[in-house]
Amino acid sequence: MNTDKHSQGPKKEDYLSHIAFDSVIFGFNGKQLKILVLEYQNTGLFALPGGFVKRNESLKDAVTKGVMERTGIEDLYLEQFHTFGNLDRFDSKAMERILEMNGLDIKAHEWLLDRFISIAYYALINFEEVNPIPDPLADSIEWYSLDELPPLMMDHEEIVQKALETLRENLDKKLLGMNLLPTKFTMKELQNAYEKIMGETFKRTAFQRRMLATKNLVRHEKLFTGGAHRAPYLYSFKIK
Amino acid sequence: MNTDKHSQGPKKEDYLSHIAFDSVIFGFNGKQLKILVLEYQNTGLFALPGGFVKRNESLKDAVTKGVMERTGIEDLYLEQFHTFGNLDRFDSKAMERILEMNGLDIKAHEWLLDRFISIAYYALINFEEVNPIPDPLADSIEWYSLDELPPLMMDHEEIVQKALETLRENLDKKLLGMNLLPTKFTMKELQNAYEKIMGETFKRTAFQRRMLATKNLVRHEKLFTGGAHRAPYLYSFKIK
DNA sequence: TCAAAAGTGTTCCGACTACACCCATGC
DNA sequence: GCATGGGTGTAGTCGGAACACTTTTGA
Repeated sequence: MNTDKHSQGPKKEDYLSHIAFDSVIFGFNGKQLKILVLEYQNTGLFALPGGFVKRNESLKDAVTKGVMERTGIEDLYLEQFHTFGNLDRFDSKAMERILEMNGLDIKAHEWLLDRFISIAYYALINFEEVNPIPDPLADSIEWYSLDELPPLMMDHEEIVQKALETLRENLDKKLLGMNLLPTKFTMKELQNAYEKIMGETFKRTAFQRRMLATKNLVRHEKLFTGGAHRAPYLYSFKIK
Repeated sequence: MNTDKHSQGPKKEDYLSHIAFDSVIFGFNGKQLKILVLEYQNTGLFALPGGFVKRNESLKDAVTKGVMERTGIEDLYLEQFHTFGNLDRFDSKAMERILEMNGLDIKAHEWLLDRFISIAYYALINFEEVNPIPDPLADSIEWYSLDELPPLMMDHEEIVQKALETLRENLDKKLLGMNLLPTKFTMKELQNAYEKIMGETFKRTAFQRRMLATKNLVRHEKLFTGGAHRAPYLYSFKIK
């Protein structure tokens, strides 16, 4: 949640009431697909990084700023994928607990206990460039593998699921790999990323051909890994 | 906009502030793809059918109810496709005008002049089953062909555009034709609908084979049209 | 019997797969 | 040289497109 100071939570009058956003921030460390999850101090509550929309800022700006503050990354791939508006998607008890544990006055932040509709975005970032920055509210933020997620509060697990579905549908269409990998990468690294995202394995040769057939890759110099084998080429995505 | 009585607009305390929905309701009359557009009385303002979300109802229920009230159709295909949250997407002057022309007190409905974030849905309905029902605010509601739309207020043209894009992407994937056509239809009718939606023409034989290859069609008796040619089969979609 | 439109058989081409083989590299 | 893993040639398979042909209908 956005806050200005440690002892002072977001002010009702600065924000659009009932509207929140949540972000599923994907990173790939070369082996596993991970997302950023934050833990509210002393509550055992895990949640997706989220925030609210200021009255004088666009939805997209609000989310961009929110994700930027957690990752330090300026130009990130950000895509809206769904808006969650069920009746059961707020938990005032949990929110009260979070406020309490951060020494915030519940009366002054009562608007946070009300119902929220949340617009969800996913972001793809280069794992290596990031040093996750915890919230001013002093909660921690950590990378979690998708198959080792802690139990998330409210409907956040459903949000992650839907983010993953959308990411899979868009993977080919939108050249998404480019945002998860370093600018230059080997075919094997690309295949790894694809396999982890899709949750299936591909044949090496078929994958290579499929990727090259898209005409979206540029081949660069060879990479001498020190391995006892032929050196692989490095590739990068063509900027279209 | 949802209202309870003619002389009494929506009450602030019943609804979630800053949150609206808009619906792009597609229908196919056998020749053209059309959408429902309403005109606010004496204002020359055209808009998509929309509404607000009650505090104690889910987003989806709110939209379902809203579309149902305009079309009378209970089981409709409804899909959320995007949430619009730009800063420039409200026009208090226009809203004032609408309130005024409907004899509503502006002070009492001031909350409607504020900024709204709108969750947009599209619906697919069988043209024949519908008798569009105008708003209690006494605006008219009409079918318009997509290529003959009047200028729409605010960002509603952008919303229509995005709805159409999403519909095109989902057309094959989700068997959408079934919601726009009568339960039984000829291959030619199906092809017509596809062509109008996609904005391109298909070869007759290729289209027929492609459709039959999906295994989603059931063939029924022949239809004797009275035309001087072989009678076409009727088809319906398999319910999966 | 003829024109119009629906349905189908056949051929062709291109994309993708599998599998094999060849190449480069460090030990 | 040899094990390891990357790159590519080739043959087979599948699906879709094109086109022509056949079938059915009313005039």
